[in-house]
Amino acid sequence: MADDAREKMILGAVRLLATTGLEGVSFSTVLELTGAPRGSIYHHFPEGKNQLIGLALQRAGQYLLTAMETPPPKGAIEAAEHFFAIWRKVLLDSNFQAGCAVLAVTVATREPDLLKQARDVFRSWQNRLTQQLAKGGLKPDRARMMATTMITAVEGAMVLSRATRSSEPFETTAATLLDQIRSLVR
Amino acid sequence: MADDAREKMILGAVRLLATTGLEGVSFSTVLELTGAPRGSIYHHFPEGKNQLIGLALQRAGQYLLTAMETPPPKGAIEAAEHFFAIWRKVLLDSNFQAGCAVLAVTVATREPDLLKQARDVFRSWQNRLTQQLAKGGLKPDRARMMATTMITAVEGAMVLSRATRSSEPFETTAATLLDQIRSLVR
DNA sequence: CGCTAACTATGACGACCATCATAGTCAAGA
DNA sequence: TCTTGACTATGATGGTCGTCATAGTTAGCG
Repeated sequence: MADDAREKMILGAVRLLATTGLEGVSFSTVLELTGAPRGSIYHHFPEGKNQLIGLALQRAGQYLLTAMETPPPKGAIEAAEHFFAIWRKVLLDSNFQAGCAVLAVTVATREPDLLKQARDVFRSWQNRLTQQLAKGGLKPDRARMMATTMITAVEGAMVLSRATRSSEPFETTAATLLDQIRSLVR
Repeated sequence: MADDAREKMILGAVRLLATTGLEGVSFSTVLELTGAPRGSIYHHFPEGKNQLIGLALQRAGQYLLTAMETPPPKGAIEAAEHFFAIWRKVLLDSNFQAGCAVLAVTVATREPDLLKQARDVFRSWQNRLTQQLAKGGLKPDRARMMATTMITAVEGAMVLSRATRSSEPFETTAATLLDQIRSLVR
């Protein structure tokens, strides 16, 4: 149970980022959500809040990478559908309250450290999805284009679906992109 | 010069939302940015900060609607290119520091009032773009699909381009969607 | 001119924030 | 058993936030 509290706080920060944005993440709210002990904040995170946020970014990034590979998709269409399904689940499980933690940090901070970490997460997603699409049958340059567009579109779709409390923006976006991928595959 | 201070504060709030997110918008920062008089905050905005943010949302929404119609685009491709050009200018003029004020509020607040206003702004953009694309030659249901996807994708693309300080996500997204619109037009 | 309403200056309030210092607890190993 | 290091409790600090009350100023109109 050594790093138990620490771990809970990081996961709590991810959840809070996704639902309430950076503004909603304070040590108080994280502790309230997780029940972690107040006394050990600066034992686990000696560099303070930015360290916690940074770790939350990494955790969110790693989560998606892992989810994208379980199971590893075979074709390009399968990869795209799986990618959409992961984000659809975030939306539905939270009743349209949760979005992307990395996006939340990107639009709300000017700390170069955090921006750099957010950028790296986006890049890692972009690279992994490109690789999946290419392995799934798309030409390398097309794979990269589609990967980039899929990520930008899904990020925006999450925001609009939250704002409208409706699946429609998300599902429309997903369907439109799947159409385009099908036309590239055949 | 009656509502001069009020007007400056609303525009300042839009700028701050787009660059620093909701967290970065306080009366202090707005006053610092605009030079508006501190004493008249609650004269102009008796309902407090949320009123200011709400007005900033409306202003940002109206700004895009107006920009989309100047000049009124003829074809669907022209409409799309113009839409992308407006957002490209935001990105470049701010040196990749600015994004969308409405998105910033959506991901950072849980105030139902503000969420509702954000939703209405997104809807107004969606409706206007649908109308332009339909008038420009797309079938009505295709026009609505493409309008939705263009908005979600551009919103996400703005975020990724900010995070990576690069035009690449934005331009790739725009090019991909233009490709698809071309294939629908011919 | 004098009055009235619109506007502004100043400063205080309670709440919350991140941060940190000090002291306490507790379990594992020598 | 004693000790050491990891973990936690408590409370204080200085800062910023949104809000508001009070008083002062200004401008337009009778």
